[in-house]
Amino acid sequence: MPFTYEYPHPAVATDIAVFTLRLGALNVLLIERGGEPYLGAWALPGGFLQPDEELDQCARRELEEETGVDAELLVQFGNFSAPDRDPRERVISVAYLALLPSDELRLEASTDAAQARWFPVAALPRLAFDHDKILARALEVLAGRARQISPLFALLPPRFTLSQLQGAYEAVTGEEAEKRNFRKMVATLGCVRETEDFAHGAHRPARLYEAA
Amino acid sequence: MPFTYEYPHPAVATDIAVFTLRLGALNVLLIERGGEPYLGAWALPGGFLQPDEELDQCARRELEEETGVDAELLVQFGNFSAPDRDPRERVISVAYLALLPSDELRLEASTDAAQARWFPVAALPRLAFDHDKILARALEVLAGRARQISPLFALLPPRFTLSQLQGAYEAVTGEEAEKRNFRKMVATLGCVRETEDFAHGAHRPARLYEAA
DNA sequence: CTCACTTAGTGTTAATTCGACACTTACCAG
DNA sequence: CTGGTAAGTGTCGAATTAACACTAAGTGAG
Repeated sequence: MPFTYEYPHPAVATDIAVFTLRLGALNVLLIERGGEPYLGAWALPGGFLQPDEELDQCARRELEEETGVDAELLVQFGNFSAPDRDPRERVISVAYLALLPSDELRLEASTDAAQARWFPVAALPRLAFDHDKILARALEVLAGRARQISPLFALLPPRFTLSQLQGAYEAVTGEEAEKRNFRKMVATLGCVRETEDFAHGAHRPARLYEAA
Repeated sequence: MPFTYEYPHPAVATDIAVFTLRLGALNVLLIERGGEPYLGAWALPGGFLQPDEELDQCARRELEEETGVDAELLVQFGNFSAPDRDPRERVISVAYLALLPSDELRLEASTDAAQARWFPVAALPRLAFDHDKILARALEVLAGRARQISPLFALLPPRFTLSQLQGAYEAVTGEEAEKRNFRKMVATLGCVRETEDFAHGAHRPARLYEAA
């Protein structure tokens, strides 16, 4: 292999699958493309790597630019490198997973996206590029990580009830959990600390917890 | 974000941490660099992505070119993107994990490497670039995957004894396993099939197994 | 030839974990 | 004050895990 690299460099970009909970269901943030190719199609937010920034920074920056929020959990989970995945030029995409609390839903209009919208993962539109593959993989990774509970905190407000936590768990993994066993598991993991406060709703107030 | 990408593209390369077992210990394949930078230092094999090839192909090709072998397990496990990790120009490195059976040790001299050698992971030399970080991460990932047993087959010949399998497990995870419980686990997983043949050594012959 | 050595191979038991189950508590609303 | 609804808790059987010791079979030395 020659020492100098005589081949053209591909572009490198990050794509971010941003999830949140809305009405108890897992939603993903998509933007409507404002330019060719795939004009008008929905796509994951993301963008190109800039000089002197790391991939993690790029993902965080793009997410901030396109949605106005700073994600708590931002995890690299794979590369997508099919030579023809972008018709313009070769683009290597580094895929990230991000989670937002359900109440941080300020969607800022971004300059090159016609609009940004949440979609329930159970009812997705057709996606641009290979973003359907990226999203499918993101869901797998997310479900796997959710089993450690703590990643779910990023989907909830700073203080939350155990029922909320369980709801997040079920929405992400797609599996129902048994209430008492779920609480036992959380207690064993020791990842939450109980507070002195309660959430007052329509019925018996529920104790609020916070990340331990 | 503008639609056209006006920033310079980084180079994209794969680096491969190739592991094997030698004398029961986990070894990693390193090459001695034959050019600047890091002339004479040891480094992970790897090389640049070519046009029209996917990252997975690139890793497999580079490994074949530099070691003459085709790896059974080749897993992407992360990206390394520090802007100054290569002094020549910006290089995004996609890191791979590969496993070789211990008897496939034909190390071919590669054109740009002065030599290639196995090193026990317990006694590594100083490494070029950020390859120490890449290798540390590879070891973590490998230990995690080894718990499912089947990835270990790539470290063993096509037919192996259960003691060999246990030895591979212990070398990779760094934990000792209890013989009977280990065999019970393997049986429960159902990932091996027993053959009619035996390995004859200095003592009682051991039944040979193969991947199920 | 046989005996000592070494690795292969097997079963049982106690401890722990996991999963399923039903009832009481507390607040709100009418 | 009462009915409804979600919060919260304890027990028991099943399944899994971890710890334990001995027998089997071949080699090599004497």
